[in-house]
Amino acid sequence: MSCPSRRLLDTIGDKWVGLTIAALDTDGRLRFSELAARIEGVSQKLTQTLRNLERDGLVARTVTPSVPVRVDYELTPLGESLLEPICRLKEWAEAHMAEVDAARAEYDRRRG
Amino acid sequence: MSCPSRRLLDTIGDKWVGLTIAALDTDGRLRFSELAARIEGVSQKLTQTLRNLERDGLVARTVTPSVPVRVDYELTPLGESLLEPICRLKEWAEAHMAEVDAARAEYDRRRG
DNA sequence: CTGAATCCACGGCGATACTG
DNA sequence: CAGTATCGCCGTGGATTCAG
Repeated sequence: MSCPSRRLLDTIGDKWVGLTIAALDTDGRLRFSELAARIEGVSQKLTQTLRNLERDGLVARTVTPSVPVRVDYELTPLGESLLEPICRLKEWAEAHMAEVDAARAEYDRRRG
Repeated sequence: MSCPSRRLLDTIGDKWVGLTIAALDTDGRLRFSELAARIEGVSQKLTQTLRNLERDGLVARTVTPSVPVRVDYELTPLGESLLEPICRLKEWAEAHMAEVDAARAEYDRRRG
């Protein structure tokens, strides 16, 4: 398998990837702790999320060797280019998820 | 949480949803066995995938009470409206996943 | 402050066997 | 032909703990 679409969905389907990218899009460059504060409930999974995004070239990691150490994250150009298709998905969700909910309620009403 | 975007990603992030929708988009109305033949390796999970899509109002199920029984599936207008944002995602994947692969290779080369 | 490593529980996936 | 029911496994998410 491993078609490009499937792999992309595996990436952005990750529970925290969407929120992380959205935070970096809204606020630009952010420190680790700033990201953690903006994404409620992310706990320590944020580290792995950022590693994956960094590995995929979507997020850039900058270490400032001060004391204590400071680490910033920001979207790469490749990461920014992903915003547009994701935004389309978000628009569809906000426009149509109410219909999905209605369909679900109707389906569940008929069955059990 | 349960923001619309997250729920949509949970739906289309499902392993077989993308391929199922793509098959129904390409070929229109299809029988269960035709779908199963077009989606390699789907096994019996196709049933659950179709149930979920039907429940969400994205796919319509039509039963023809013949002998043996015949069941057809097709995209609803709501399901068809989802094609456009998904297509954007697919286009991004085909255009940029090679860059992601390159970034991964570079990352893995530097680390271990 | 940042992040690595580990443990655990849950849910999804795939396979198998059986029904109308 | 078109499902339904069930089961073991594995991966993932979450929390906790330890380290630079």
